[in-house]
Amino acid sequence: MTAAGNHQASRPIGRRLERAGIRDVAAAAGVSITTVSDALNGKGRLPDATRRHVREVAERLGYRPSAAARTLRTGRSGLIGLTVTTYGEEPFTFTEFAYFAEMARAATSAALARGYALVILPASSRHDVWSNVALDGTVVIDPSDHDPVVMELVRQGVPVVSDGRPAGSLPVHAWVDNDHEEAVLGILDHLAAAGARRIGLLTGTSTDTYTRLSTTAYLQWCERVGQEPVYESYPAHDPCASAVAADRLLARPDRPDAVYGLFDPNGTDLLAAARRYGLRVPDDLLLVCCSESSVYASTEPPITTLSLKPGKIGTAVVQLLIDAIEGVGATHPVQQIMQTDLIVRTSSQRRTHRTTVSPPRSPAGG
Amino acid sequence: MTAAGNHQASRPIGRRLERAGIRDVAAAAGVSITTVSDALNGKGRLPDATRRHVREVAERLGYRPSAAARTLRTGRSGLIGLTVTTYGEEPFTFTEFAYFAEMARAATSAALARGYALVILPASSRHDVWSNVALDGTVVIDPSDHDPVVMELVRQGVPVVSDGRPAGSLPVHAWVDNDHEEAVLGILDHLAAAGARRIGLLTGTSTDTYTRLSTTAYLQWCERVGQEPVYESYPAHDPCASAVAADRLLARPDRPDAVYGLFDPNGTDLLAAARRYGLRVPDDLLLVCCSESSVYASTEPPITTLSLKPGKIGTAVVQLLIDAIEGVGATHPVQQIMQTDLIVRTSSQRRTHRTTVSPPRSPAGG
DNA sequence: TGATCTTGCAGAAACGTACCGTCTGAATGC
DNA sequence: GCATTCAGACGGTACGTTTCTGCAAGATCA
Repeated sequence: MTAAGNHQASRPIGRRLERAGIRDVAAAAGVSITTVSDALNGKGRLPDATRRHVREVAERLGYRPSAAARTLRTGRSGLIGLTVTTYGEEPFTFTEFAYFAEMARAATSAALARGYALVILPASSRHDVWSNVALDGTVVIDPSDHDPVVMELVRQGVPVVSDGRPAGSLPVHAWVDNDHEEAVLGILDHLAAAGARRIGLLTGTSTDTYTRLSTTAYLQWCERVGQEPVYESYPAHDPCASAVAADRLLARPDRPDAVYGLFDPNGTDLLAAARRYGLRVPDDLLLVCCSESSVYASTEPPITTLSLKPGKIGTAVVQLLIDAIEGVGATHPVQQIMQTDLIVRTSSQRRTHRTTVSPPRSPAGG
Repeated sequence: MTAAGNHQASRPIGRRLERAGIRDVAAAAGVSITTVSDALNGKGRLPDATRRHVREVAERLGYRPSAAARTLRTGRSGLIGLTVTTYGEEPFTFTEFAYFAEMARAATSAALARGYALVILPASSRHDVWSNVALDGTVVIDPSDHDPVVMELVRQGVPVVSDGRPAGSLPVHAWVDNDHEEAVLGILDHLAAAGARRIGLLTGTSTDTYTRLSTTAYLQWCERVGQEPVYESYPAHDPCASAVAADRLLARPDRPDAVYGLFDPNGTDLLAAARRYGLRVPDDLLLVCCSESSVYASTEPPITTLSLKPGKIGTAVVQLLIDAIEGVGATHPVQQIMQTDLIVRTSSQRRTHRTTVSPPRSPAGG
């Protein structure tokens, strides 16, 4: 009670000792608030002299516009959310680490280049955090069917773009994804061309779109070429389970002579398992895994990897989102398919020299 | 004057078709704005019945408080920045990838648990982005001496906590770091105990604190034990340079019989280089590198790594920052040293069995 | 019964900005 | 000399909250 009274009484001076407001700048420059606002934001009709003068005074006073006030007034915060799926309280899994890191890096860059900043918000966050931050739009990674967070955002009119084809009929404004089926078929063909007779798959037990599409493509391929499917599933979010599953796959009586692993750690784990069973790579076992990690360039032998190009996806997703925010883009959903990249290394190189490759005709001469 | 009149006259209906505001809730619930605010925020003196009623009406109208307005009023945004150093336009380097990803993950988690969200803001961002987001505080990773961003933040009264001992006398509120010197000395002793005669170092050319302290510690150790230093430096932010430097180190006439690599990719690159020179690990060459990557558990052979525990650091940094924001902590700078973790694997295990280790006396019995 | 406390709620003042609409004086056109 | 135009600047309001303060009406007490 007295506190407030004292407060007011003891402040006959300026309204703030702390920071200079736009009012202070206006007073110091001898112009109106409007003029200051216009001068600093490059709007209105002002002679350069005035503009310069105001800017100089603002600089001298160390004036920084209040982001909160601006956001309130304009309805734009300059923030976009990056929503990651969570497993057991922890944001993004170990498996998705390299993918996510690269994707986030690219997204951050792209957002920044257009004047936006990125906020990381796990999908399972406490609701109060979500509603406590003013988002101009959100990127959602791999949204699950009827994702409540996405539904709520859309209801509020916040643009949403997803990385990964949205399951069901989630009302996102746009999405970007790889053509996972084509990628898997390409790899299987590549392995078959390298001499594989029985190709195995290391896959996950979860039902996200990536896992589902990839597995289905594998099964289809098997059916087409008349091979019995050989695969092991494991909970991809468990960092230890990969090694166990890799071991199990190579321990089977119908052991495959080539394996494609859907997740990042599968490469090293398969390699370790192969070693335990005395299998040489690529002589006894061809290996490919989906990974963004560069370590596979230096393993013994180097392992062929499929890159999903998370950097390109992150950039594309942010561009689409900002277009939607700024009303540039189309009015109905946009989908964009990104190329994957198969980096062929020793682990999947043709080992049977049955087909005579003429040695003189090396790569490209030059 | 007429404008205002027209304005008011031509809007006899609601003020907004879009979102329900606190006013709408108040009207619908038949109470005042104050009561709504108090009811939803658990403040004031209200009977439970009123509170429930208001909450129910708010829910029914799909009311979401405006984060911007709340921020403007309270001066709290619930946002904390995570500033990363940049190299050539790109946020954080390849080298720091695993470290940063883990640190960011932990920081995100910790922030969230206390009701804050994290904004990623590269240090070299355009200034307008920085001033466009209202931050309650900022975490700075490895701030350079007299970092302009940090100086500006401090000037504005925004709490700053740094990961990594701040260079010079940067006025941060707190910092967290490993004891890099001790870590390096520990590793060198470990290698020496494993029979190393000449230990080499793979280090960086940049002048950040980590590199500097580690290198100095190495040189000191060499002087103490009377070994001639054997090291190669390379620009750590260049993803390709590591391999070249590793090769150079092992190509030297005074080739070391043990190497410690300060950066993440050094392990695989040293391994590859060793292979090229026909050196067996650990028989001919002992290897340790600083890395957060789990791939070193599955290389051939598995490589001993030093973990800086980025997760713990991320958590600690955020805790300190939020304490500072909420005025919980001490008034003067706090520093906190985090333990590092040496994960001993085959690559640095004693290879000469000159010292007879009694096999029965295994680790700790049980 | 009158004085004092407590409860339950409402009014209204900020918070700091952006922008719409308006005003002024000078230059221009006839 | 008067009407017209326009550059240059400004007043005022709204954005949607939180919170300080005030005020009735009932409860408690001497």
